[in-house]
Amino acid sequence: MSDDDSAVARERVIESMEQSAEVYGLSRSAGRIYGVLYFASGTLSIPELVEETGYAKSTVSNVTRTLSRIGLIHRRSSTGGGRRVQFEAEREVWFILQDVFQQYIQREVQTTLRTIRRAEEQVPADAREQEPIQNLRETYEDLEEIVQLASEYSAAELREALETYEQ
Amino acid sequence: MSDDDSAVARERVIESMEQSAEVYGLSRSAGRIYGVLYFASGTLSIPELVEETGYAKSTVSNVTRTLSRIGLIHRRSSTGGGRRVQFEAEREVWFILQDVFQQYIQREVQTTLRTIRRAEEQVPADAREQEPIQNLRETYEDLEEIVQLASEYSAAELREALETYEQ
DNA sequence: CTGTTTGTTCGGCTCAATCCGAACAAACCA
DNA sequence: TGGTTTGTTCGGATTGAGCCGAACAAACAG
Repeated sequence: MSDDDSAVARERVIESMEQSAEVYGLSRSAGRIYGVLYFASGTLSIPELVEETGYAKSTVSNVTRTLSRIGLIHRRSSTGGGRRVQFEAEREVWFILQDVFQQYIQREVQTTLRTIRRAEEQVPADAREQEPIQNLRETYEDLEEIVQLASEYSAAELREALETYEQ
Repeated sequence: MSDDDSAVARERVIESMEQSAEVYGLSRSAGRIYGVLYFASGTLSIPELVEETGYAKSTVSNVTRTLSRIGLIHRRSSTGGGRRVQFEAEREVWFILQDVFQQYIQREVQTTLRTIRRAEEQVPADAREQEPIQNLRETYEDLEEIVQLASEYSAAELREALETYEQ
């Protein structure tokens, strides 16, 4: 087993992360930068990330800011040692997914639910349109609860909950 | 309660659907066309959708094809009555979400998992890189199972499973 | 068979996102 | 202090997605 093989394998996983990034509405560069940080033994600075990824300094600067804001990476402002800003990947993928649930999906579900409820109040009870909206509301109420609970469990707990549920 | 109010309320819900469409990686036009079909009493043809949405015929043609492929709307090829192709919205939102789970998320999780496992085989057991990958694999294995089970339950069942789970 | 209605495909326009390089700002070093 | 390294911000080039109108194809009506 050569270092080459190992490097190729790592590259494949990073490419997979690039793809996943797109699914989450991020750019491919964000996926790569996260991936490089994920496999880095310690923390990396912006010049090091430029070296590793081949992206321009400005790109790395912008992307790291975005990733930090979302919580995919952490800014280790080790102002003690040097001026360099150090970045570290959040390696607990489940934490990231929980954040996505809380920040995006839950928000999306809640705002939609608000709109639906408001619409339901405005539409008279005898209107034809009432029925589909009512149906929509009920599904979203279930969704709200599901997302809420799912974001509180760990991956293993969630799996357990679904596996042990019967009828 | 005037018809205007009712129309406004419906418009708000459709706008909300436009926004949701973006979250699912679809265009706003897809959200609107789905919304119009959702509130339509029966089925609508392409010329009718052009009239209702204001989009060009070509846009409606392309978007309806996409939405049909994904399963958000159904092609009622009522070749019996006339030549017109009729479209109907899939109003069971949970069915749609299950499809998204099955077709996209599950696929995404599985391909990632395959890549991770292949990488794990290539990296020797004593390598430093082994540990983070192993962690990643375990989370994704949980994810695979979660997505699989979640896509089999109804919204109410899923909610019930999470609510009744203890420890 | 001719004209009309419906639906798809094609090329082009517009706009937004991504990324780059250059300019700038700030901190460190000698 | 002057020079170097690091980080951010800005304007611009490139690319892709979304949408349109026109051309084309196909089915129906008279």
